[in-house]
Amino acid sequence: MSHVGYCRLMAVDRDHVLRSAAALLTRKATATLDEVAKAAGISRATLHRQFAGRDALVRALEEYGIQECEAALRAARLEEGPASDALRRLVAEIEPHAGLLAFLHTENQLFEGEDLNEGWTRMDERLGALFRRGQENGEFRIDLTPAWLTEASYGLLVSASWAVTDGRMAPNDFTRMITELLLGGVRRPHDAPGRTPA
Amino acid sequence: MSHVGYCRLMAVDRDHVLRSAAALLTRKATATLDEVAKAAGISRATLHRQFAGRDALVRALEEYGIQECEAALRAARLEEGPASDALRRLVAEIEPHAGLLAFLHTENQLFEGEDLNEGWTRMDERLGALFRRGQENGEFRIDLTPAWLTEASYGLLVSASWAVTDGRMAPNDFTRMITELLLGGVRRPHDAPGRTPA
DNA sequence: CCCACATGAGACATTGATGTCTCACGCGGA
DNA sequence: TCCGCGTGAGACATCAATGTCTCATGTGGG
Repeated sequence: MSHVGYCRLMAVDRDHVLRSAAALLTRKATATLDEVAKAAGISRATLHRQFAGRDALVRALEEYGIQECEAALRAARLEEGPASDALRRLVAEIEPHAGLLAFLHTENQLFEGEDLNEGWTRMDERLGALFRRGQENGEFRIDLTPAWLTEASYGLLVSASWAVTDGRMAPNDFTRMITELLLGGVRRPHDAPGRTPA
Repeated sequence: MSHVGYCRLMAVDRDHVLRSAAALLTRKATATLDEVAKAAGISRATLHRQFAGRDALVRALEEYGIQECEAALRAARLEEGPASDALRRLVAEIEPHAGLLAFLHTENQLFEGEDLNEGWTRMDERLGALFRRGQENGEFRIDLTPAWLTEASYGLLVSASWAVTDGRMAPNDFTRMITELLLGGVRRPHDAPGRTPA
């Protein structure tokens, strides 16, 4: 059945195109469709065959990104175990999709009046719930609101993602840098010696 | 002397226009010049009289933002006193210009091959030096690179700026939320009770 | 070998943003 | 009151991006 092969091929290309587009559009939101196509290694014609237009492309980007991120959230099992560990799992799971997340987080407000994708709200709630759990747990301090911690997590994820793509950070450091900063902060612990990980 | 009054008026309007433009363009980089003008409360004609075109506007935005941020850095006196306090001063000083910073930080890579403004590099170095100082000081932990801490600071500044403009965070919380998270992290200190500030 | 089909390259027409005008209005000072 | 001047509104011309074609090519399967 050639149809199956056809669909598989499309899906693979689609992923690649979307990720390339996200990487480019995050930094240059005014990029031409020619540029987007070239960045993905395809022609504008093919790009246009997969996505009706710029708007459709951005929509697909949004949907795809949310889908991937929600899958990552699910895989991280945020409700299980210590909140700190859950946070670590979360960052690790999201890492492969950080580029998508960066695009969505910065250009999200592109559609003004429209309802911002409910999947986004779901993600916010999941993250907020994690931080709240950690606070009620006693693991996390309570003087930082879950909403801010959620927002801050996005910010750090995005910053780290850019730092990696720009070569200012080693890809291996991604998860550690984010989680260590987020969990422990930059201040050196006075009384807990040898905290620095291997 | 009408000329003086003229210049002053222009300068004031210019500030306002630039800040409005930054606030809009950060979230919707594809916004029309009509939209930019409307957001600033002026007509497209007047906008065009002040800035030759979109490109000129973005350039001016860049220059203005860097200028303001560097002034903030200077005012924060990063070399004086404990690095933690310097960091607090820095965030407090930058707060009024967080919108500008958000724009610059997200759309900076707009000019590809071109030399990204050297003022930007200067800011990076200043911030990096602060973190390095804190590390050599013993105040800060050494397992997070100054480059990452710099990038992370930008990310938190931007996230907080957006959270405030979107109404998800009280403006008063801006400095405290950022500095507390950056310095202390989200994890609750085990052995230092009563750390929560008033 | 032949065919189906996705792709790349390109030629248009169209749309929308932009750059450049002109002109009338309102406000301030002389 | 009259004038200078900045402004807003709008009318274009221009140009770049986009949407829509066609056609040649290459490849993979039958």
